[in-house]
Amino acid sequence: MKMFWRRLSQYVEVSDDMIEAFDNLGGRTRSFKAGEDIIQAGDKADYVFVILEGWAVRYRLLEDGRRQIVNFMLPGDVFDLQALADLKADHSVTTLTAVKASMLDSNDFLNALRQSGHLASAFWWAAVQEESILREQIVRVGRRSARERIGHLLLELQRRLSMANGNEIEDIALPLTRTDIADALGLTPVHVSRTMSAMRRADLISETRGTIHIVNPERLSKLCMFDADYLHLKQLSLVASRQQDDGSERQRVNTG
Amino acid sequence: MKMFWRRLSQYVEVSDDMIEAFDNLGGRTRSFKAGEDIIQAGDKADYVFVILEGWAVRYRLLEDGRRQIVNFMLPGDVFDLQALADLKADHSVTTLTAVKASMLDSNDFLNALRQSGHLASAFWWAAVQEESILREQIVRVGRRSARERIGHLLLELQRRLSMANGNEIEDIALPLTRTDIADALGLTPVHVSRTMSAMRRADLISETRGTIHIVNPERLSKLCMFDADYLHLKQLSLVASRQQDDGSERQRVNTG
DNA sequence: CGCCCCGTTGAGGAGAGTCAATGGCTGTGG
DNA sequence: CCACAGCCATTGACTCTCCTCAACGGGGCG
Repeated sequence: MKMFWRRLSQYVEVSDDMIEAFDNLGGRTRSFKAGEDIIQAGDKADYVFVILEGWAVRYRLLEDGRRQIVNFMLPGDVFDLQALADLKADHSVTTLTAVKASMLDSNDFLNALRQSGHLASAFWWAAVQEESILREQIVRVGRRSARERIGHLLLELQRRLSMANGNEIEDIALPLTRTDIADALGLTPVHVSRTMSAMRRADLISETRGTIHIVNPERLSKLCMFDADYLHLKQLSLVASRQQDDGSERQRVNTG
Repeated sequence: MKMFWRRLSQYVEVSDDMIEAFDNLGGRTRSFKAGEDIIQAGDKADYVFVILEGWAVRYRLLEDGRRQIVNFMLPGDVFDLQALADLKADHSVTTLTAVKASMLDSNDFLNALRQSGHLASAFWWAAVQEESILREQIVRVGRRSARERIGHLLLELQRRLSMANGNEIEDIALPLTRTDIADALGLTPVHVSRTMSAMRRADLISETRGTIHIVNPERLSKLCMFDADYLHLKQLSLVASRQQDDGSERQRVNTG
């Protein structure tokens, strides 16, 4: 849960009454195995989830089997706020790794929002950021080359993981297969493999046993026209220094 | 404004106190010419907009000039709810036709939401639907062929226009150039032109002076795997009959 | 040990992009 | 009233990115 507050603290002042209001919700923690569905398309959403550990993805399947991963859910991320609108899910959510998530009854959650304006704006913030990430995903898939898509995604994930973590993550322990990356970026696994090989040869990234290192983030950012504005983050440096007393979790917390 | 309530009535019960709460906001109506920017990337958002007439698009430009249209805003649509989170825009909004929009001060708007739970859930609803449309746009651009993208977009626009209109719109007066369609779907104008020509030859659509007719919606839906669930609409028939006493606006109100 | 999943690589193909020319429509000004 | 400019859709020829099909090999695990 720490990650969640750490992430929100990027955007809003995290006050004690906020944490208290949230704790009073008494959400129960649930564990999912890797590859387990958290939400299936057609389900009626009754809960709001906060990811505590692990990675999950939201995806949609077409009738003929094509899959599109819509976005990635990392530790500290919240979904489905749309449960509050009392709708059936139009997509599925599944885990990539083992996941621990906090499940909050959507009615209790709504009440908590009503009682704490701060809490409400924190979650509003989270929703706005999520939407912004979706928009960027559209640009990525619609108007970027394969290499740009991959580089851009890696940079986004690195930034988001760093934010949740509280300090800069250098090496990304990616729990993704080439097929996952392909389904997120509108490519085929074969082409992802080829393109990433080329990126390795071009010394843009290096990879050892599923852990990716971005050799030169500035160069890759320029090459992929990555501009972190859409994440609406404060400078990590500020946050990191504000929180460096909290040394409980360091590098590579990302795989949960 | 009628369209707006008509659209919301798809999802929530539109009560008198809701309309009153909203009217008390005293938003001022503003007119924009075709091709005028409503919001520019980097602007700080201070207003929530409701489109009354005309079409607008949200788009992002890459440094080298590539443009991606993220979504279309039609009469009855609301944006930027993210103004409430007090952020700078990470994208631009521009008009395709002349547009009339209602501008609501974001602070006043927030207060109104706090005072009327019904109003709040109505707008929550609108936000959830917008996000759902974004997700579908990701699937469209990431995993569909050119023909499927175009057909799917046409079907979505037809449904959304029909909903705002209150009864079924058969002929879509598209105020879009091939370049606009291309920028929305991650294609080039040349290829859009070719593909639409093929669709005309295949008798899927017909087109006369900017007005598109979908020859056989069922066939096109099947071909493009269009499933309107993501729009979370009630059956139009129900709505239409409930509102057919309101005969003030019929066909082709879509271009404003 | 053998199976399965995954990443990689090669060869060939297809869908979409690029460049360029043409022609229609609209608006404007002589 | 006609000439011309500008914008847009279309079409052709050619190119290239990305896809498909297929084979191979390594690592994890029962």
